[in-house]
Amino acid sequence: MSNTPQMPAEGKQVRLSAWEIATIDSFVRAAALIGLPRSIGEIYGLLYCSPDPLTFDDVEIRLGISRGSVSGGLKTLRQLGAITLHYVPGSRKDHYLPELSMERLVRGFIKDQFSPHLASSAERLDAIEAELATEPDRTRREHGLQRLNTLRTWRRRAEKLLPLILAVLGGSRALLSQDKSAPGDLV
Amino acid sequence: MSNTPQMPAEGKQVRLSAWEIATIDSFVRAAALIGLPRSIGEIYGLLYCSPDPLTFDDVEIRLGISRGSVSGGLKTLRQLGAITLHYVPGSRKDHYLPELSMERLVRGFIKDQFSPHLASSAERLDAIEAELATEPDRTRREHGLQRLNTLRTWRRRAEKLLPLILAVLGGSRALLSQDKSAPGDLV
DNA sequence: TATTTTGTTCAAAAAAGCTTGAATATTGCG
DNA sequence: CGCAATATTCAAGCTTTTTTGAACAAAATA
Repeated sequence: MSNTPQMPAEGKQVRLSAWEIATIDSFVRAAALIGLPRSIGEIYGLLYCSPDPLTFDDVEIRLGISRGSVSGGLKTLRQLGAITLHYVPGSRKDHYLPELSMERLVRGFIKDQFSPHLASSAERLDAIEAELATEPDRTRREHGLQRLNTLRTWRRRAEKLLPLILAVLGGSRALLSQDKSAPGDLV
Repeated sequence: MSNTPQMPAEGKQVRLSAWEIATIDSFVRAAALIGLPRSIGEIYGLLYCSPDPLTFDDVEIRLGISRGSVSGGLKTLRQLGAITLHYVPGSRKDHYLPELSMERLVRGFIKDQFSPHLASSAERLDAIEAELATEPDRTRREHGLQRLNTLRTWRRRAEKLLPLILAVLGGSRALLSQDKSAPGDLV
């Protein structure tokens, strides 16, 4: 593919600038913190820095990572709702934009990585209760029931916490005192 | 070491019961969810099930894991504040009890695994700002500053979120509507 | 339909992280 | 102090996860 007039001269510099490298580094660390692979932090970080949507090839070339990593990374980010497809007239390629709303980012992460576990945990606790019923020693059984009860309380609290977190990050701005955020992509 | 009268017959069954296995399994999953190794979930889970404090050897034998894993695991759990040393008269060994307060568990985890990153991130954002100053292209520089600003907002919010989470799990019980938890080790 | 562009899949390589266990330190006791 | 009991360290091995890149599939175009 040579540089024909067809191609709307998407002047993608190939070299990352210093601030982009530093920013991507921050996202790589953040990704590691929440258990996501380096490549995902890199890809989101790159999109985050870019003033306009980037394509698959842009990502591959500018980050210097493999096609496989780009494909898988974009897929995961899409699934998390951390990036969105952006239609660009005259181009067959998919173009991606980063999600800039912290609330939506966190919501996607929780929904994908936490909620399923929280849901299945209820069943596991019931299974523990069933096992406990077979414990012959009465004292031990009662102790176990006590502990099980505590676990159920913990679970209930965790379940209530998630919506609260989203509420604080999102809609009910009032809950955050001293919120000086500007409008625009800060949301 | 044979079974002398000295040894206060700490009748540790060697075989884990079914409910203990199921409970430990839940803790192993929970550990994985927050990025902690299997052995740590196992150790905390075992202590959580036990009606009385356990020693290093109890853990090693009953879980069937190596000394190294036990040593490292107990160390990490101590550091997280997830277990506490419990003095047992007439025994030289360290005895451990699980922390049963959800608030303290979460607090320990946040303090150890999140707060340090949050703290250092402020410096990294300043570093990004410094790099941005060297960007020659004005439009790009302004775009970068915009993004940096968003990052600072995100950081500020995350910083405010942590205390709120702890408040909800702990002291201000009032914030949790419909809290039907019983008193005792449920706290 | 043949061709080119675009994106995905997946087996193998590489990297990262965990566990093991023998050697080493530390502590209490006589 | 010397000994035994207790706990930690860390290099090597093992497991799991991530990355790579070549082969494959899908879709638009001519």
